[in-house]
Amino acid sequence: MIKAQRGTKDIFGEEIATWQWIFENAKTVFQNAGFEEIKTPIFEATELFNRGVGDSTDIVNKEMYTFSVGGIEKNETSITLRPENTAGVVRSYIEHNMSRQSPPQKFWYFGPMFRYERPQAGRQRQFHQAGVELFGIKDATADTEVIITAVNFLKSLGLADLTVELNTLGCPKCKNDYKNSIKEILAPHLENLCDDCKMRYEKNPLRILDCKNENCKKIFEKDEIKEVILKDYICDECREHFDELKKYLDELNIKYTINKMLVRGLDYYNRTVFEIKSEALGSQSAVCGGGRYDGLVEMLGGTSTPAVGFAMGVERLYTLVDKITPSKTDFFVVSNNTKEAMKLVQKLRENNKSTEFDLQKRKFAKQLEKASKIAKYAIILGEDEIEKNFYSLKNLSTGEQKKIDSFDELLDY
RNA sequence: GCGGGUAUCGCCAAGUGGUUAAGGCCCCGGAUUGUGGUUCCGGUAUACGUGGGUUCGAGUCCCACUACCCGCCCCA
Repeated sequence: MIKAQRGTKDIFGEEIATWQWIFENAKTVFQNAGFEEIKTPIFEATELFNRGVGDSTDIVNKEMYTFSVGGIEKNETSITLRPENTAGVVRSYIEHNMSRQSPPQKFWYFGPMFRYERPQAGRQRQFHQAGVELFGIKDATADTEVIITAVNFLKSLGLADLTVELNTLGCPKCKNDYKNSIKEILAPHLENLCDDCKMRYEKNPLRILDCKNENCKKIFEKDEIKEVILKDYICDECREHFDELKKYLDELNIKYTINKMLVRGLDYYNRTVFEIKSEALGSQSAVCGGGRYDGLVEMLGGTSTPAVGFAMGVERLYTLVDKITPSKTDFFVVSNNTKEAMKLVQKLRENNKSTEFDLQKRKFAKQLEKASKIAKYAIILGEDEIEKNFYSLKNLSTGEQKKIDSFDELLDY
């Protein structure tokens, strides 16, 4: 038997109503905030992610679905299934010269992403993200717009109590100063750090702060090191930007906590980074991650353009959300006269009523039994009704039945 | 890549070496040939993850593999 691939799953049946509901909420909330939907391809040139996501990241180093088609002799470019969607949207933004439109340019997306990882709770190899990207605005108004959109979306899903964790990484210069100080203070302790941290020390010292190894944590607790870690290397301009963002969020009554240790794993972030977490998720606790990436458009060959965005993990949202029970169909036509039943069903559907009937030509009682399971109303179309030209409408939750004289009257239910 | 756990019909689930592998839900039919959701009766099904081994006999014991779940790393 051929089974779904490891880390992938079929979404159907009971789950589908909730999935559709999440999608509808995303669409409504994002569009109300002026974001336009963008659908970019599910595969892109590998090069895009190597440069866009960053080749020091785990995503690029060990998690990408990369392959080539058409054979090497044809000189096809190497292709990769998108592990995230910011790079793709930025590519599209550049390719279509969108920077020539008046800023801001605002996009939202909802779709599958692919990462080759060991599956566990809240993690799959094919998973879905809903996100937004906002281009062209340097001001903290843009960061605010993006964060408030994330919060509004969560609220629309009934997840109002999650708090936003905020941090600022500063501009490339602040980031570098910070990195160098961390490297400097940790240099004497390098021997005692875990292997992961040794690697991070070389590749991305900021990420050392994420380490959960007890031994490393102890080292970071030392006063002189803690001081360096917690010290601000943020320049005046970056600090102003961050202060402004916090001021706006305060004004809007958005709860947030500052988390100095929040650095995020993708290389392209600068200044604002944020995450929204839920304890209820277990160890994969982040439902939403995002931030500012002012350098990315230029790095991928466009004109220098400030940008900020976020991505939400839809599977993780799904586990948090109250599940939707699928709504019942409006009508079920019960009849032993298949031809007349079909005609009525067709007319109702043309008038935008969800309607079903028994395709198995079963006896009356069975049809009604089926109707009571899936429909709000049964329309009984028997010999009497057909002959005398009326409908018997039965409310299947109350059992009440009444005579309806015209088709138009049915449409009121 | 590294640890831990689990695997019996579509779903839940008994079973701890001895006939034809319980039961519940779902589904189908009947009681009730034009009035459902309750009840009663009956029925369908390629179920012991895969491959080996021990044994007179294996769902049950042993080995290997696979898949899934959980944790680490990392991320949404």
